[in-house]
Amino acid sequence: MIDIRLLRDNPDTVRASQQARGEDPALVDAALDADARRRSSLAEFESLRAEQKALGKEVARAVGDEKAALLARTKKLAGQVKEHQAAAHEAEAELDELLYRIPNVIEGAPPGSEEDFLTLKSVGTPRDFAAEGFAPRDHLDLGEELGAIDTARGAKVSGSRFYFLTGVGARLELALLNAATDLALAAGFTPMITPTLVTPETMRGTGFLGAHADEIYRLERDDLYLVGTSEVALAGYHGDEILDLSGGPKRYAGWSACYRREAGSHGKDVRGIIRVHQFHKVEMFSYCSVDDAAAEHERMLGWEEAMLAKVELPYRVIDTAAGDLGTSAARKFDCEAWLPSQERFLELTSTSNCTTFQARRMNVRERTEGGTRTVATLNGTLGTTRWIVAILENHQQADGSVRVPEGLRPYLGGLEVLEPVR
RNA sequence: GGAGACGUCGCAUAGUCUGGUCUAGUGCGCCACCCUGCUAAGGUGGUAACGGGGCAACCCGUUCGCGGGUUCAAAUCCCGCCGUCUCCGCCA
Repeated sequence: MIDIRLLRDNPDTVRASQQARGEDPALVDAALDADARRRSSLAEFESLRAEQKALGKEVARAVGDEKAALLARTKKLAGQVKEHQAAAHEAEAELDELLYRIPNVIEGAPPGSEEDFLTLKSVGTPRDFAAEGFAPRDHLDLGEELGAIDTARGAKVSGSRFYFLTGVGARLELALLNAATDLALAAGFTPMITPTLVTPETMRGTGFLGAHADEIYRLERDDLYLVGTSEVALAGYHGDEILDLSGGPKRYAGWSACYRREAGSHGKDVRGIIRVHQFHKVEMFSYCSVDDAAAEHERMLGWEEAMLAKVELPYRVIDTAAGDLGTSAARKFDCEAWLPSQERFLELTSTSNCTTFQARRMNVRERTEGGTRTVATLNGTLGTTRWIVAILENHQQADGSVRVPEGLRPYLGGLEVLEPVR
């Protein structure tokens, strides 16, 4: 939820943000209007209520005829109070409804839609397989030969977009996620294993139930949602709390299964494990002061790049365009690794600065000298199952074996090469 | 799944039976000042959040798990929900 004060004081900023995202700027004026109505009806209710309370005290003291007369007055007043209270309630609900539909105000993101991103930098050089004398194979080919990935049985057991990681594939994922956790630990994050089923309130608070609600699995019988990322649980972790951030940001590294319906992606990335319904992820999450948020965002990007360096992948960093931002994000950087089999970049990490948007919904504040204020939240990817795709493809060798990047070897018992099993 | 107990301003607790003096008391913690020659003790005062109004001092309202209801008036009475704990049952 955006700050109502920003809306009042700088409506143009919010209108411009809506415009850049390709959203409706008229929402801003509707919200301003609802806010004015809310305030005036609230003022009416409150003055009536004050009168009622004052009279109530007199009633308690009065006796006999005097009391009867007072009761007659207050009885009438009670009806009016109730009416105005209902009106104030309604005006507030209207405002809330409008405010919930306004996504976060962008902060530095380039305007436009998905293809309007800016490339901030490119790191590493994709291998020249032609020069090496062989055509790169895709991750599923490689994975099947290594006995690492089994999508056929995944489909048999659970349907399309499910898979088994088997043998060395399972070990590779554990190695990757353990390496990510260790990196987070070294950076001062507290490792967390989080719930993957959350209440509607938690899901709504993180901004995932808006435009992209289709993406989310819901358990009707229990009124719970399956999370698409541990960000959801970690954003709810300090809900309704007032934090002490005087010692710097509170940083958590969540390890969880993630679930996505992939409702709008029919026919896209259908082969292999690029786009699946269930995967694992280590996610960074940070609660920090608003003033520190942009710097924290850069730091998160830095840790992501450190992780990419560990697995020796060529990648580029993009500044996501406003129209491609999530509801909660004010700015988002993605790291995309090169995918030799498709000769394109594939998103491996994504870090968002949600400024105070999520925290306002979840009611997370910090204590400052001047009182309390809403904190900023940020999140970023440190490792996912999808990374296996890029690792297999980029480190494949002519004979179908795959070189293990040095940063992962300690997590695989020193294993240097994954060998085909058939 | 069944039964019971509980949910109060950072923590602990009083208040609920018997609705109004609760503007929610007290202790601990914390902050400021005072006293005191010393890593102590004591004294005084202060110490929730949110919203609205005001240049401001300040004023008003809301919040006693959440949501309804009864009433002139609800922490207190009634209903529903959520959560915690204990016991029982069932399952892993």
